[in-house]
Amino acid sequence: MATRTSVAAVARASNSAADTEPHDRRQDILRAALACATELGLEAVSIEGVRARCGASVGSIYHHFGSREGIVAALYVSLFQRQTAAIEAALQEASTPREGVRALVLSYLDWVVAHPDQARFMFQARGLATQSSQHNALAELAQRRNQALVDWFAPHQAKGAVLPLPCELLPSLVMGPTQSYCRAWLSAGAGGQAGLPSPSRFREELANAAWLAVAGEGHARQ
Amino acid sequence: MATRTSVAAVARASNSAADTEPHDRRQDILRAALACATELGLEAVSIEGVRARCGASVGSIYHHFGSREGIVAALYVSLFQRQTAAIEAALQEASTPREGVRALVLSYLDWVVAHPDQARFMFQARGLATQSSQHNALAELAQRRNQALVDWFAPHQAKGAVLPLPCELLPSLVMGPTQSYCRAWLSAGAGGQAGLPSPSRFREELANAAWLAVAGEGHARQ
DNA sequence: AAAGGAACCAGAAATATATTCTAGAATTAA
DNA sequence: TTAATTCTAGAATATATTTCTGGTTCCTTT
Repeated sequence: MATRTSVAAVARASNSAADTEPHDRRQDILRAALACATELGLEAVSIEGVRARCGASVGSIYHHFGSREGIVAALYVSLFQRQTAAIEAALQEASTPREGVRALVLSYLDWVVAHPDQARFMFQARGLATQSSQHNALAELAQRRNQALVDWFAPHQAKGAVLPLPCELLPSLVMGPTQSYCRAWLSAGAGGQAGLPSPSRFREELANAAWLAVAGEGHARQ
Repeated sequence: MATRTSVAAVARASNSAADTEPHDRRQDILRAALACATELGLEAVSIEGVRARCGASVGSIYHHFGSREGIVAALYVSLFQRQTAAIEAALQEASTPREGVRALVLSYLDWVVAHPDQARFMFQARGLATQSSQHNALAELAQRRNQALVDWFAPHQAKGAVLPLPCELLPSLVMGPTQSYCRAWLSAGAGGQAGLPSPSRFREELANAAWLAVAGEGHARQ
């Protein structure tokens, strides 16, 4: 039970480069689910919708994910982890608090722009995923991600280089505006056809605004 | 068609104070839908779930809302409008840009704290609502709300009292952190049992942070 | 007041979707 | 090989949504 990546699955995945048909059903299904959501909306991520797209049988889908909601939740968790990895890698590169803020904002923004379908799915599915059976797993992942952010800034905050804000607030202050704008961008027509300009256009403004909100001193503009 | 409030409905609603059983079905159904979502989650907002709670018949529900999704979308629109009204009323009271930012942040925050079930529903249902038939109506409402905010700040921005930021960014910079924290607060156990402290505890911090992000000058701390 | 029409409501019937179940194939380990 | 486990298939079942038909109420018009 649970989301165990079996030894067998890992073994099978490892030679996927050589084989003609690696056919990892689990991945196939998740890919199909994302495609359904991207092209037809979240409600199109149905058993039949996924089955039709990737050729898996009903039994196979239920074997891997247990329910329709389970597919959505598993995909959400998977994407959340990849996004987190990108952000945390960027944060580790930074040394000054200003660089840290900048790294968080820009790595998130760049991830969204590089993976708009995946980011859109996350915004759309968040409500469903957080109420699924994966609720606890997700809460824990989110908690860990926030804690890592808080821990990184703690020493700088102690030195007065960052405002002495309540630590519960830090993630929202740093990431809130960027997430908000990215969501709005993705809500409009997909790749930016009719709606807002790409977040990439506002990289500097968003990084700077996040810094101003938490900066203890040195209000550099730009 | 559409969301017409018929003459009859208005008439019936007007004497609701006197009558023993006003029974506005439409409102009953929306109330029941919110109760379902609050107590059992969004997926419990089903035809049967709503019917069982408010006694409306299947036919009646479909008459008013056309589909299950239609109930959710209608409730979302209704709540969005009330929230917008609260925010815009507060904004009109303000004169300086700093007061404007403060009014926006605090009126939103206070609305969420005063109506946690409604706010939680909005966060949960946003994905569904924005993909429903009401998609365009909602996009327009959101656009109007943002435009009102931008318009209010435009003169102050021209005077240099607010940073010359791209107007597309302004709503996210001002409201993003507060929305982010409120969402996190509501995601955890309902009224604040196990999770984060109430947003009310951070009124000043959030209002100040929003101001710092857009302030053209006068970096007042607290 | 009577008639006509539109809004509203009820619940059975039809449709669509999700889930369970049984059996069999593929894979692994012994 | 064989036994155990994982994985797959698809029919059967259970649930949910939507449609449809008929009837009631309310308003408007004459």
